[in-house]
Amino acid sequence: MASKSEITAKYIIKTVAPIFNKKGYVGTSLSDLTSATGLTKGAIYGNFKNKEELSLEAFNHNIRFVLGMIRERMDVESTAIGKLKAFNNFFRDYTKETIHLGGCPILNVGIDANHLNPLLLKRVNYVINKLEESIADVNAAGIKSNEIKKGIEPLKYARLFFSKLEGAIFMAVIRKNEAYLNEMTDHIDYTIDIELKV
Amino acid sequence: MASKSEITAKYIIKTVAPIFNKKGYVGTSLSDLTSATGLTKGAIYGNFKNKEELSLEAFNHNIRFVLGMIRERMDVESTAIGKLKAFNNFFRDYTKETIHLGGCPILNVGIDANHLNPLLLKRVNYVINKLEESIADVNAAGIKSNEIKKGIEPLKYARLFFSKLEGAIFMAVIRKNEAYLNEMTDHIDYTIDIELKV
DNA sequence: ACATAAATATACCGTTTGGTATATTTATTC
DNA sequence: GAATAAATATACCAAACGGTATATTTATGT
Repeated sequence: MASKSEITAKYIIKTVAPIFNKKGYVGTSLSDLTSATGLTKGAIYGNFKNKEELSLEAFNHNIRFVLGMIRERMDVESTAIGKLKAFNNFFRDYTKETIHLGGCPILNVGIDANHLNPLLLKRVNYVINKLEESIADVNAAGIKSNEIKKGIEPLKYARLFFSKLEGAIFMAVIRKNEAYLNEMTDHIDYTIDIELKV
Repeated sequence: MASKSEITAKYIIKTVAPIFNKKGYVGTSLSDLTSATGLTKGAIYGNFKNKEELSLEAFNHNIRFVLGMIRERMDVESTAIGKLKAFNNFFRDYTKETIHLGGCPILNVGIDANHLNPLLLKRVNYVINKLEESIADVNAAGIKSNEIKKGIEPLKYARLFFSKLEGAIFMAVIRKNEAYLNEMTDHIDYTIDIELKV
């Protein structure tokens, strides 16, 4: 049975997660948090050590959502090429999928934390690394199963995919134009067929 | 003859530009600005209307530097392909070139201003648009001069180049790893040779 | 229902925030 | 070098900041 505070803690995280993601750590004030949750500082500080801990939990919450979606799309595919394309095409509607969390948490928190919050920055790096490795693993498996060309460097292509997608996300968000994501996803699909596939 | 206040205004902009770029608009306090410049609030508010105006001037200052470097590299090239490759290869050492301004101002200010500062966001969009158009113009000129294939869409490829480069910048900065920029620049060079060049 | 514990609200703390009116200093002009 | 204008420093403002001690309310176990 979930205790009262467990429920409110989750409610607080869920509610403040998009605020931290949109406004950043310093840009989010305690009054933002209390007015959004309808709770008082007493309730917040009863459930979290401080603002920093809460912001970390908020980031984790957003990341869990995104990674969950990605995993969902990839797990239904059995082939390496299928998994890569599922990963890539997930980002086609990324702005729509993440609008309720206020954009891509990796991009937002990465830039926000880079010169201000080493703890959050470290966590962002951990998540990127994990994601990259999982794509590299798919590449490596594809090479082993003779789906992907022998000469392909698994990690290098994972880095390229990820960079391209994050760049397209950034442009789509700032320019408010989904063409960036559509064109990039098309391009990566093409790359998979032409450069990777045996 | 430059007046005293013109000199100090420029000094203030030059000094605070990397601070705004690193810490963001809300993350930068007036005490950051006074302690960095060694001046008082009186001097700052005597030369600028408010914090927002100063942050805009700071962004403009950083952008002028970056655009100046890009133009410098492109102008010495006479062919369209040469200009594209010069643009692309400028970003190979981008982290080193921009470390003194605290990273890419387009990326940093774009994310920072997106949900907090519409004025700055508009300015970022203006700069991106201008840059994209100048690359699209090079592509169009290359098609006309029969350097670049007829089927290429100038603006679409400008968008792709820019997205890819911004993504690689983001990753290189956050992961503190220049491999992202090197690999992406290599990849774009390859794309220019294979997909664009006649 | 009652006692106890857990959770939340209230009221306050010192500090810092962006901004301003005024005093003082520094340039400039005659 | 004196008068004037320009530029900067000082001292202050109300509001907001993150955080906390304590009072009050709400759940929980018996």
